[in-house]
Amino acid sequence: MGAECHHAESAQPGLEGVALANAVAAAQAQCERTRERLTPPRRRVLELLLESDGPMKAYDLIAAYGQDGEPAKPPTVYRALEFLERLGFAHRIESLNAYVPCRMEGAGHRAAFLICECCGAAQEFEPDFSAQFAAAEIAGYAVRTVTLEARGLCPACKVQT
Amino acid sequence: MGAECHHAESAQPGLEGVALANAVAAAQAQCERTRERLTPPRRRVLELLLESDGPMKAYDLIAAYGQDGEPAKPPTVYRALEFLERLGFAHRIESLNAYVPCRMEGAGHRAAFLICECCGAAQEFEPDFSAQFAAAEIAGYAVRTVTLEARGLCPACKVQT
DNA sequence: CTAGTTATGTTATTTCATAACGCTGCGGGT
DNA sequence: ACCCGCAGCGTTATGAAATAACATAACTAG
Ligand SMILES: [Zn+2]
Ligand SMILES: [Zn+2]
Ligand SMILES: [Zn+2]
Ligand SMILES: [Zn+2]
Repeated sequence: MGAECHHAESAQPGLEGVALANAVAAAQAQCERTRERLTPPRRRVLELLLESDGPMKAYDLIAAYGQDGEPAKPPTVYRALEFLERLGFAHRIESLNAYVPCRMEGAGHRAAFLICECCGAAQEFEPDFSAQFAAAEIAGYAVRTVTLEARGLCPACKVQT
Repeated sequence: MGAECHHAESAQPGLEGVALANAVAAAQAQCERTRERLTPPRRRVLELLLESDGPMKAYDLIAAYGQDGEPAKPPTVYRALEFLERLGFAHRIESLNAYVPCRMEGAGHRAAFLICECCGAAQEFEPDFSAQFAAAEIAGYAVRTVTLEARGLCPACKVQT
């Protein structure tokens, strides 16, 4: 989305067609297992995130929500995002005020991101927080969640100017 | 600041009197060494951050800016914060949209925070990002900065309800 | 002094997020 | 079948956070 450069933002191509349908169906199945409801607005926002090539802002989702071009009302999208985050289907990237669909297998995981400051790509990776947990323990903190966002240049943007 | 509980937010008592003056003087000295200018608005915002018991929102700073109760204009404070962050005198906490003065000795360091979700305290600690750098290297990213914010309960809030 | 650069003052606007309230529809208990 | 409780949603309105744009002032180097 944030195309500050000319490089292809190809790191995370959006899903379409069968791949998209499969991803949504997997979310649907996971919801049924845990008695959660993937309602139409939630499903729609998840679709939009999965279709996107990169992080989407809340108001991008709001604008793209209606298939007929009608935008959603902000609470519709923010509520859906809250649900998707809670279930682990999406993540918020704090330093971008933006959202991405979860790209990792298995729910309930801890997320971390590599963010390209040139092309805007955001790649999720599996973090190792053992050093941080050790520091927290020394300080006496009981850690519940950890946000980690590394900013720099992706492989594509690193080579050229 | 965010007092969602009754526990004393004593982790980071604000500076006053001589301690405050010393901290500002140290920043002043460091600026002179690097030919940077600690101008009145910058100094004022730094003072406000140092005096505070916890993270301050930008609009808290705006409201508290004038000694006579006159608020600042938003750009005044945002510019000062940008400067203070650049010089390492302050940090932004992304997950709170708030700012803290740097509590670590020596400039140019990497910051990380333990944030209490009950009393709002934010404690800076020295992070070890070696595991994250390894992950970034595998992915081919050149990391420039890392944001790490661990959220949970501080020692004081952990014991009681 | 003069020109270039850095910082500030000011107005307005944009961007991001939530409060509040009533309606709907699904589920469990009787 | 009926009632009720609650999660979810639609809608209006507002609040909170950040920046754009442009004019003026203050340093600094030549
Ligand atoms: Zn994930
Ligand atoms: Zn890139
Ligand atoms: Zn610091
Ligand atoms: Zn606490």
